Amino acid sequence: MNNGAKNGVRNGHTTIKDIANIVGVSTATVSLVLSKNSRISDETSRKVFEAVNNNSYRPSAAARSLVLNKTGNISLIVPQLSRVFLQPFFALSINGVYDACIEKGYRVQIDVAGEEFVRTRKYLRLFQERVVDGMLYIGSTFSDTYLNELPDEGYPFIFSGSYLKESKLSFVTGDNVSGGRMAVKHLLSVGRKKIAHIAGDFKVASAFDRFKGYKEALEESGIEFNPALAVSCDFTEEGAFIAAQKVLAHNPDAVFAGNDIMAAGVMKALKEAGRKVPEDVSVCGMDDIPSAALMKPALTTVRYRIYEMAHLAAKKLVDMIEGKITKKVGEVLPVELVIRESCGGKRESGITSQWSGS
Amino acid sequence: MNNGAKNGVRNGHTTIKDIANIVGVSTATVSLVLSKNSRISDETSRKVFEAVNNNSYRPSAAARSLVLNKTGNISLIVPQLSRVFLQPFFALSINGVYDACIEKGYRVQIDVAGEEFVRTRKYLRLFQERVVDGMLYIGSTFSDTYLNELPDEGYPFIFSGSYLKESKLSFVTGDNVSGGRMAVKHLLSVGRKKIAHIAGDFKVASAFDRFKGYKEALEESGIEFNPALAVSCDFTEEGAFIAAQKVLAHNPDAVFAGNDIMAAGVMKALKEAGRKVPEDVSVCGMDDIPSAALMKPALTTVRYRIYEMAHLAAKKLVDMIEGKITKKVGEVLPVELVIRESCGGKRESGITSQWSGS
DNA sequence: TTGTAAGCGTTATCAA
DNA sequence: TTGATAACGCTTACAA
Repeated sequence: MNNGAKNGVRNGHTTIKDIANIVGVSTATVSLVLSKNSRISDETSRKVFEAVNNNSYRPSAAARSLVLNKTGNISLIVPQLSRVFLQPFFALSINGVYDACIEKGYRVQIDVAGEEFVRTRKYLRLFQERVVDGMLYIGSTFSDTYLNELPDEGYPFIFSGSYLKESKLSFVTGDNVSGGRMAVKHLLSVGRKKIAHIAGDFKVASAFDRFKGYKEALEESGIEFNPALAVSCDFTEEGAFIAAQKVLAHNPDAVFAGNDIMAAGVMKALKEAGRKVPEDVSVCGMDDIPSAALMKPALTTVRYRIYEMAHLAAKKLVDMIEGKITKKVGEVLPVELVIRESCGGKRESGITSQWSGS
Repeated sequence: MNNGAKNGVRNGHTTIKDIANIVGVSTATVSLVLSKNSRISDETSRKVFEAVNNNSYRPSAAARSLVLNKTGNISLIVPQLSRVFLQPFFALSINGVYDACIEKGYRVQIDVAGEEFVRTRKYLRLFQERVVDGMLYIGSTFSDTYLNELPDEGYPFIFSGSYLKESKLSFVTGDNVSGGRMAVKHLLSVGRKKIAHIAGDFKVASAFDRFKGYKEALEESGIEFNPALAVSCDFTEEGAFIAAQKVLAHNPDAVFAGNDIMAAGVMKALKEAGRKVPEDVSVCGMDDIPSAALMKPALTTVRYRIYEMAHLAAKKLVDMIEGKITKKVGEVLPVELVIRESCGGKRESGITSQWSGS
């Protein structure tokens, strides 16, 4: 092999020309055989395959990408947070995206939505340079409005687990508003009256909507919203720990945490303050991450289907790339209450975790 | 734009030809200007840049990849484990690899070393199809011998955190043998005599070497190795929990766990058996993952620089790709004992976690 | 059933 | 300082 080009620079790879020469046919024939779709004689096909195998020929990705105008790459965008990959939400999302993409024959590369991403308009460049066929963003905030710059056509884009207000950009997310409501209603149902909320950053859709659900549920139940009982912090256990300490001064008998990690922080603060969960104070989380079932007490929470969400978003993205979808997708997956120990009251039997058993 | 090609199929992207036409120069000139390296008149340069900006021209990645014979992509290979991304070892490794690659201007795509990977020889194909410039494998096992098929030249490859026995493949890892010894010596130093070991899968280099260190240290201290005190299981908390229960029947006064996650399982088993840590039994982990410092009691462990390891491995890989390194790299990063509460005895002051403060 | 040749969008060599 | 042009490796009309 490597004798095909007249006098070009050889780089050690067998090319389609090499195969054509070996078999004694044209490159068109080889290409046709390899793409199966056609009417080349069995005899020729056989010979081509033989040569391909003997010389372990593989078509150059760049060459096909160039002519087909398609890369097979998808950019998975994550926010610039230290140790993003350690966070269950992102880890689960990545798993979901990855599984779906592989299934559909796409590669996934990870890009970080940091300062450089915005300043250099990488979100545009990745498309313009034809590095990727589509983009999937997990963990976006309402501040990412620059994304609206993306042209409507030819730039397949989707959010997983979030969305942008008043935007034509597609998304798949979970029903955060209902989730907030479910949590509050449940807390009410176990006899709680003074329900606090430790919310995440309101720039993040989930925090914003969960808070909204919290307020709505209170309102519907005829309970006046007390601003002193609702505080916003970052999405960490430590942040929630500190925020919870502030709120505890107002003696709530229940806390709805912005997510499960934060619920852990809340429970820690409660423990330190000498309040028993769930005897003195009920705690409800949201997400139902793997560790929720392992907490002491086991966390009652609202299940947010992170993996499924990401998986679905990726599938939708592929459909957009392949032209099977042309309009904006906006899917909202249902959430569900998972009753364990941290709120007291009745307990469902059986269900322990959506993650158990694998 | 889009008026450059005579009659080709237009795909909506501005090409170098478009720019050349607009400015009234040749494509060679445009290319030269864009690659800065040359002597094009300021006037021409200015005009070219103007046209480039006005038309938001970006060179096609596929086209340059084709002619430059270089992709700028690196494959990050992870084992096929359910929820790999949720495991601290992988999460931290990915972070390290990612940070290093970005810094060097490479993209990273994630590939899974599953059945298909091996059967279809994807590890070879990714190179042959010129999809990636190099590969970095985290979490390999001794069974991955098929990788030895990779040709010595032109297929930059490196392991992070593991290695292959009797192989020419490069690696960066931590000093697991010393780590095992350190753990045992420390346990001995706090007065323990009967030290058990809950090991990970011996097909994995770290488990194999940590066990080796454990045995060596016992031997050196004149303590006979007791097979009943050493059991191997998978790398999970649950696995270690069950394994620990078996070992507890032999009444050890200390346990060296194969990693921190497993140490958590061991402590759980101990707690359930009514044994106090560290009063009755000392527990030492290894890795020093973020949660180690948060465990109750805080885990004494051997720090394994997972992030640094991956970061260094990625940098070495890039050097291999760029021809700055031609021989096998085999780096072994030192480990260090981090004394907290779970072994009892003296405590260092100050150090709490390698992860604190960010 | 197969071959010819144009075209994908760059870079780089060699002249001018 | 610039321009023609070959080359990178493949796909795909269009002919034969």
